[in-house]
Amino acid sequence: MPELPEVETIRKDLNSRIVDNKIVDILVKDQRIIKTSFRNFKEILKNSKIKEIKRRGKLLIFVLDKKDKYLLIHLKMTGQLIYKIKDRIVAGGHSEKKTDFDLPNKFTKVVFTFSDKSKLFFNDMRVFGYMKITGKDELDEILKKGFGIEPLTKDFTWDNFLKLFKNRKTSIKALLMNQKLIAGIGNIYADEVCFCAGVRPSRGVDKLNEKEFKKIFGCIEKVLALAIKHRGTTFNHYTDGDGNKGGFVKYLKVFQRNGQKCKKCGSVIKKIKVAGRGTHYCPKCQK
DNA sequence: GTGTTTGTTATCAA
DNA sequence: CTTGATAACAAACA
Repeated sequence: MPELPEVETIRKDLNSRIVDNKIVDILVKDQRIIKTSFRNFKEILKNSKIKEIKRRGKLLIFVLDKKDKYLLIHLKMTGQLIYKIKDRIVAGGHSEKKTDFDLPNKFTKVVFTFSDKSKLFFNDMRVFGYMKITGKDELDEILKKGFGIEPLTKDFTWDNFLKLFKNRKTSIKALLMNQKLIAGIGNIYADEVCFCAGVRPSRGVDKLNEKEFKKIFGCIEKVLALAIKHRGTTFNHYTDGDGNKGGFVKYLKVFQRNGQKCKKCGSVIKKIKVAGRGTHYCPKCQK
């Protein structure tokens, strides 16, 4: 479940590896991933170079060297972007399962081959992710319509943050996950931010006090920055949890820790449903 | 076969 | 018009 910290980690890794690398071949194994017309997609990418990789929320924006052309990639729930030089994976993966080192695998949907024979694999088990080519106007329209304040930038100010709550009555969790208001927070970090702030995810935003707003504001930056520092959460939805997971998993306070003891107070972490999603919290630490 | 998993959108309701 | 709640999507697994 790549959210802002995972997508940012992938962005930085890929940005340092594939910028100025020329795409010489595009293999599309599953056309459902491509939201641009098929012929157009390959034609534009062929012999293109990637000038820069940007990110807005959970969306990756590959700036192409062709005029007015952008490749947008969204990983949704199970998408992966893995860059491989010869037989060695270098960047972009967020799974440590052995099978993922064997590429392409049965979930590989798109493969880019670069002029130096290195490859970029787009894998997606559930086919929710997409690739799409747009021009500048369409890109601006997409960003304007669907993306709210970008955390960890200068736009994330106290004033802008407070405006989000004006005349709203939804739960804090639903608000945090609303991409049109704040971009990049999903289920994992919504729960973690709420724990950090000592606020139950189900609390209505109209019932929060000044002190709680302040905490939530600070915790969004704190949690996301820490997660980026540890290169995101490699979430294992399989039962085998052996070996070194690395990353942010060991710093998770509540997410997927239902039934376990709170790291702060020792109470048992509970799991409920909020905003239609599995939601984890500590009944003692969060009010 | 059933329920569960989540990012996003569509749809309907208030 | 705005906001919100919920279903739907897709695929795999317990």
